[in-house]
Amino acid sequence: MEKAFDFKKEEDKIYKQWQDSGFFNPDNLKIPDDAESYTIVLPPPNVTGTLHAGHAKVLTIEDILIRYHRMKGKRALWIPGTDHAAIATQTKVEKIIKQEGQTRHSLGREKFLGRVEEFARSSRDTIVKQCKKMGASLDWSREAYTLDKTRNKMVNSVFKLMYDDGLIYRGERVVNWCPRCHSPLADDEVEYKENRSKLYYFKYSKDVPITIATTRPETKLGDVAIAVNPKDERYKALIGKEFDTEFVGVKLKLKIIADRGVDMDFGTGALGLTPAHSVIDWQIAEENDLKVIKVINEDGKIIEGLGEFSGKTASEAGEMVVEKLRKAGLLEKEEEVDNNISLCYRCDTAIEPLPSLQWFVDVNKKVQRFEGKSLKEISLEAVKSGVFGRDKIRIIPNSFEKKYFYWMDNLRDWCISRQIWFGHRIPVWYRDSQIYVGLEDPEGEGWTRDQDTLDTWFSSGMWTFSTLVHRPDDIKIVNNKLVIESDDFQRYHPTQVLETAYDILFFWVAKMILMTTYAVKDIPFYDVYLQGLVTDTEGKKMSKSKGNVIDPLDMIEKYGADATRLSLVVGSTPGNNMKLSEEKIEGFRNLIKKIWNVARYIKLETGEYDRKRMSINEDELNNADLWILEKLDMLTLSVTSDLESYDFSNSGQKLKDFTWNDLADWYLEATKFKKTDQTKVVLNVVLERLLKLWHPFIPFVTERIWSEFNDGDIMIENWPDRKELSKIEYGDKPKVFDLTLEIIRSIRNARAENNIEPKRKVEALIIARDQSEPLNENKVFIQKMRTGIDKIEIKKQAEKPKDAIFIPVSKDIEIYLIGAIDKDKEKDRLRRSASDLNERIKFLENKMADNDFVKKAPKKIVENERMRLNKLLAEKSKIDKQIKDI
RNA sequence: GGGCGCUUAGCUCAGUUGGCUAGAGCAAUCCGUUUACACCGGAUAGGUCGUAGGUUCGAGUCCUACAGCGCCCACCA
Repeated sequence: MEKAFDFKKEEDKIYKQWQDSGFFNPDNLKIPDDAESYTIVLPPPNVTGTLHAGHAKVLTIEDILIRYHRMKGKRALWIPGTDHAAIATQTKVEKIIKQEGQTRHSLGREKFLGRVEEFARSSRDTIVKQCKKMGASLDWSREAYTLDKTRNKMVNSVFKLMYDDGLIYRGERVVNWCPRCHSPLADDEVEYKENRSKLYYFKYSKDVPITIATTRPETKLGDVAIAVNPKDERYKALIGKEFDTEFVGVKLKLKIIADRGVDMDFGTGALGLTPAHSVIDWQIAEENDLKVIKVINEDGKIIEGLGEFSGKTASEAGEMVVEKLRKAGLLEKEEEVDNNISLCYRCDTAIEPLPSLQWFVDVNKKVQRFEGKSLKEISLEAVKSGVFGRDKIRIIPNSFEKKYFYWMDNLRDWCISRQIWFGHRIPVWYRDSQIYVGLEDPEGEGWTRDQDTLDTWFSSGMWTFSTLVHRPDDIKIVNNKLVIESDDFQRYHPTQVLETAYDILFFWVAKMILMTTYAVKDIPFYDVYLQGLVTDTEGKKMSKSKGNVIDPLDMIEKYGADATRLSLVVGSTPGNNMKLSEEKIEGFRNLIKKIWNVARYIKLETGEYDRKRMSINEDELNNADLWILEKLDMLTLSVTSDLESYDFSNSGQKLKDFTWNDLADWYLEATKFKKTDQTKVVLNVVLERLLKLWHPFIPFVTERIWSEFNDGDIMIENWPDRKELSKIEYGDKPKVFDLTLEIIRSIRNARAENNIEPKRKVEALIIARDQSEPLNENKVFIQKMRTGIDKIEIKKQAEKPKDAIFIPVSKDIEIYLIGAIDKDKEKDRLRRSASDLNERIKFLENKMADNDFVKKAPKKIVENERMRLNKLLAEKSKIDKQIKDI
């Protein structure tokens, strides 16, 4: 075995070996037909670029789950894929072609889409490479893409179903329009930025008695009303009145209306109502049956027919309006106010609210196939109480359930159309006033297809079931029902767990629940595991512009994939952000090195070891052997139960503690001093099991070490089983080794406290009433473990030696160090420990004297405290005696 | 404005249903070792658990208020 694990060379080799074996595909594993299946779909990364630390964490957690369940004998399937991420990808490619002096319009739809696909393909290749670097055991034979033919058929089919059910409708609404992207944005795609802007106070004209305030004077050209609060005494008398007037040369008809939403304290308490260019105004206008006057067009410019304003940009027009008002003496005041401006999350262009014809999913309409419940209600119920006979979907951590409910409750109709080219084109055709929705082109002449595409979440919302279909022909609509003819779908759906970062709970997770319950009448997954974001050491989101990005590929290059994986998983709890630093990864690199060295030591010690011919002989185990085996059994149980409850951090931590502290620092040291025939066997048994337990976390190094000792791949070995644990009867024996460790610690401690020179050899007499026999086994070990003991005697009973340092270990065990005595120091030390004891005794005595405690606390606890007190008192009297003796 | 969460050792975090006068890793200090591993071993020190009340025999854990930090949602005419 080489001196070190050369991860740079080995990792790629090992991944290739796994892939060649075909074991990532459960069809190739020899599993009984009735085996439980365990499915995870990888949240498809956007094909906009490369993977970051957050992706790496997703990959690690899911790989741990998949490898664990595969080893447990389940039919474990993990499906890879990528997301076309419509707007994001299109914007990215537009930026690229801009450098060539092109726009999408100059290229044309077909050519442009070719460029986007080309870009998407190369991004996809990078992403696949990165996944492999991480060691992800994804079944590449089932790789999917949100925009491939099969997924497209699924999208169109579900669209048609929803349309026929009346759940998809076309309507006009004020949307967040990005004049640059030429597309509306969903509410959650809008970003707000703090800003100071001017608030203008003015009157429309001399005829209108109300002063209003606005930050957008140009939109006032489209005002249809003035809204005031019904409680506002200033305007009460005017409510209901109408004014025909001329505002900076444009004719307006203004009605004074009352609306409770109007803030009396802002501005003048009167709101100029512009239905076409404000979401809120649109709603008020609808309630009051008011006209909509459009002023600004899709380019962010003033529309035709408004005289001198036409063709000007909104801000130019704004200035002109203000200037005119000032000249007419209608402008009363200008004021600086803080407000937020809405920006496009992709290009940072200011949003222009515009009325626009869009496609929507109606989330409130009652659906017949759901016994009259709406999409919203079903989605809520799926998490609240369970639907279609399934248990409720579990969200981990469950604090996010509240957020889910809150969000779902407030969900408005979902605008699914996007005015971009890249994406699933809406399967709708128009001819005159006819509309055709279908999977195939309509018959007859003169139909034109809708130019728009669908929101990317419309397709990714179907990801759990759409990925389990492999040919477009397997998707059919029969009797207004979706029929999926796929064995995979029957076998692997619903998926077991959806694991993703919490920031897309609403974008994606909620849409998956909505779309899946509707389309296949089942839940998409049983559990949702939400991980936190990976941030820099200051808790800030990693971003390229801040330069604080830790690139997982760099880390893999530097510290290996295994160390990188551990650093992403240990010390992190679900739903909480995790600060990642290079030092942390370095720490785990050291651990990997430790594991390698443990294996190397075992290999060197045991040499050619025939695992088939040698097995544990319980009678010949010494108490160090039993100790480590018991610890290993406990570890097996707790790692297993931690993994079952998604506690990756704890299980990794426990594995680390066992490997480093118990195995390397104690047991391996012990084997150096007292080898028996069984030592080899125990060493190998421990290593074998430990490697299996480690494997889901650090697949590469465990696979490599495994190959030093065994044939075959560790990745398809069986997970250590409970049955395996019951073979050895431990009884009380393992505690003896704990005692040994305690003795060694006490002696080291005493040497330090008494300032005994390190090189000075002393003799030790250990009086152990009950345990002297078994302890004798560990005599050499105690002597050699840096205790500086020259000669050691372990006796059941003996005269207490004079001039010796006394070390009380427990009730039945006393240690005397002979030949290093310093009476004063020893006395001093004893006094100190006596006073220490005194304090603890006082504390407990007080507690026991407290009537309330004795009466009211549970008996078990009172009993415990009493026993503790007795123990301490016994110890105390022993020490007192010792002090006297000196 | 509405909602949610966080505050424990210098740093990063654990801490189950309240119960053995608070745990780990890193950093610090001291000691040791070069025989699987210096990317090593051993030990030490360091916390009135954000503040103030309350409930309780008992509070890091439950309740209330306050302070600081963060996130989400709505919205700024």
